[in-house]
Amino acid sequence: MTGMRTKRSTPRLRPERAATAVAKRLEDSPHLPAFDHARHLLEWYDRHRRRLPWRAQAGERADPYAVWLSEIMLQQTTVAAVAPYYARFLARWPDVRALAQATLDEVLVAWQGLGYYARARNLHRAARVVAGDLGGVFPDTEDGLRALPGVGAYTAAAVAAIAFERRTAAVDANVERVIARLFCIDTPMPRAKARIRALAASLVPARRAGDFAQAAMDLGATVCTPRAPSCEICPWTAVCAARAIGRAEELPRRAPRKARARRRAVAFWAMRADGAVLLRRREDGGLLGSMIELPSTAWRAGAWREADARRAAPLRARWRALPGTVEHVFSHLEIAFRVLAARVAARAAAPEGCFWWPLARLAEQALPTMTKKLVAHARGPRADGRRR
DNA sequence: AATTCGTGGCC
DNA sequence: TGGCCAAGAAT
Repeated sequence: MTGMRTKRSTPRLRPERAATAVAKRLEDSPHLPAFDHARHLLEWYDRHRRRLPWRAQAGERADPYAVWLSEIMLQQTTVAAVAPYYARFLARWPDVRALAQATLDEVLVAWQGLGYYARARNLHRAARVVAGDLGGVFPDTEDGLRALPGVGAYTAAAVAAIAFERRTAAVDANVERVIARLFCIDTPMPRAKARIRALAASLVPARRAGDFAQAAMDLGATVCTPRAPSCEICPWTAVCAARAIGRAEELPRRAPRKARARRRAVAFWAMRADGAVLLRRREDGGLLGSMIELPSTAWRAGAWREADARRAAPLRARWRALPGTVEHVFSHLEIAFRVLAARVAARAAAPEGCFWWPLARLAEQALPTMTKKLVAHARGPRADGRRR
């Protein structure tokens, strides 16, 4: 019901005036105190907060390492996707010194499938900074945290508030949406960011800044949702300017996204007689940086003719084209792979930049989802019935 | 300021 | 189905 969109037959109120009207209605009532946003939100949070693996129990102190680790993983990533990774990381590397002692490749293997792999590289770098230069102690200020690789404005504020009770606003996409609606901000993102941040900061209470940060995010995640917000159960519904004029669901405004570029490539599946396959590590930076892939042709806009692909093969062999294609979608591009497969002698040497690796031990390599899809396609239908 | 960075779930 | 979105950072 709440998600139904109704056509407006009356001219819409200007957002600024809507916000002003709500504010005035409250401030002009001499018998009512000013609306205490933080109090209403925190009371709601105490009853409805989500139980999350990285969240301390009510009254308990948060571990800065656990908070930092969870915040890095949660960047642009859903709670459901993060949970199992977080559990594995914390079990294997219970503190920042343990993580600092791990190799980068161990961290990349543990991160595989979670995406945005620069986060894993920065996580490892930051762990070494904290464990080394900082004596194993996390900075307890926003500026100190912000200086760590992979820690930007949001994450610094979140860790400072949650782990150290610093009075600061952690403004993520949830909070941006909540604030844009609360004040009916019509300016499209990202231009409205500075104003939203200032408004959010004005609501942070002197006490329980960490709970306030998490409460605001919970509110955005469970009540003030992108589509079909549950305004009737929102602790701020009485003072929400967008709600007052029925515009909550259309805020915040965003510029339309650019279409994804499409690329095509041919991947090579070389199976050695001893059961090893040919792999390649991608270069350090950029897309899937430092992760493992199948040797492939360049990614280009146009289709590959099979003859051209054969000439680009990493080694001489009797390549045969596998049926079908493998599609994979990244943030800003999508790619379709054809696969050429070949069996080669056990003595075959690895070409420059590539290495042979036992198929049975593939799990030890840092394989992004793109590579896993190609491997599954090349191996074909399994007897265990896990693939069609 | 605008791009580049993954992946999976949702409707 | 395909577009949208998710506890953003780095450049």
